[in-house]
Amino acid sequence: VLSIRELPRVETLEAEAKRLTSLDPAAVYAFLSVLVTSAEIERRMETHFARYGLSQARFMVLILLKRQPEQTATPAHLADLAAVTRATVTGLVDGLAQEGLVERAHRTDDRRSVSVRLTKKGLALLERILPDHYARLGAVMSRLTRTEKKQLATLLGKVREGLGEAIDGAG
Amino acid sequence: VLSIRELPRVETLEAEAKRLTSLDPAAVYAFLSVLVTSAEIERRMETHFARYGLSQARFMVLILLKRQPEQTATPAHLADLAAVTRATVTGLVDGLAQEGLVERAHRTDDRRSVSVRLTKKGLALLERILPDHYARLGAVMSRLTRTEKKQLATLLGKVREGLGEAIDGAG
DNA sequence: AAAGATTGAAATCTCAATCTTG
DNA sequence: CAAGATTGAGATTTCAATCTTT
Repeated sequence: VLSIRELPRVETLEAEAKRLTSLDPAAVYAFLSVLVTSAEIERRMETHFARYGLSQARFMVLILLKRQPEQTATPAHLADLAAVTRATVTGLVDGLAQEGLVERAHRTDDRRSVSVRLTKKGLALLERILPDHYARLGAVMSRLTRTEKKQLATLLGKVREGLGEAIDGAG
Repeated sequence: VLSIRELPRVETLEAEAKRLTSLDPAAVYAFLSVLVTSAEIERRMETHFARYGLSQARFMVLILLKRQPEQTATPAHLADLAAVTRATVTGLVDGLAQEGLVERAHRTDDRRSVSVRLTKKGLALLERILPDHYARLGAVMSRLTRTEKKQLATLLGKVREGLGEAIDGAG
């Protein structure tokens, strides 16, 4: 969670665009809007989850497990779903297992692999958090009409399409 | 930078909404779109800045300094602009000063306070990075028309307005 | 005592190396 | 030797405590 707190003013961007022809003020403004908004949301979420003794990352593991068949997954699968390394998952599962929210079990078919399963206690914690979580989330989005919510998701989809060809691209 | 890699399918959300009435599928989908998109952008930016020997956070300090009068600011001001603690700024400035990209100077008017100033070397590095940076940023947003870019910024503004009343609110 | 900056300890995430199993 | 998981070292950020100046 690291981003600027305030967006630069449009005039500032337009002034800089006169020197740097590669700068498109509307693009920069929209781009930074995504980062600033997400950072602010994440700050709030971190505070919210802390009330339940969870970090955002630990919550993520629980909710991902909840959606898996038998509420079970391997660390490798979790790492893939959450876009973190396996080493990170190992640490997160360590903490969650210590609190009894998940269980580890060695798989019989391939004993290199491990099963991570959501426990009853873990599920109960999720059931306690989720209604509140979704209600808050809904409140955040409440200034947008149903149509605007769909527009927003569509526009962000186009941004992700653009990611394929830039920032990390050749050069 | 921690978020899921893939958005849940709309059907999954709709199925869960039948059990949890507080869940609005369109709201959740748009909300997660913001987080997923931002996380993916940040991953790319981290890679991009690493080519110049910078982290995203260090780049942020440099660009914030560049926009200040005399390209100078106190750690407290930088912390406020970047939404991090002063302790974090101290660490970032330590690193940047070691590489000669910024300079520290004790202020004469209030000797508790410190001036952090962008050096010629720091400015030169920025001038080298920025054209490339804005070009990549423009490419990311290239799938959106000018109108869509403005729409996106407007919609995200409404999301931030909604943040005032939720997630971190009483409860 | 209050404000600005810094330091040290703890949490979190990644990379590289290691251990176990196939 | 491949693949899955874990461990240890390094980077980054925050909180609480400390130091200096007002």
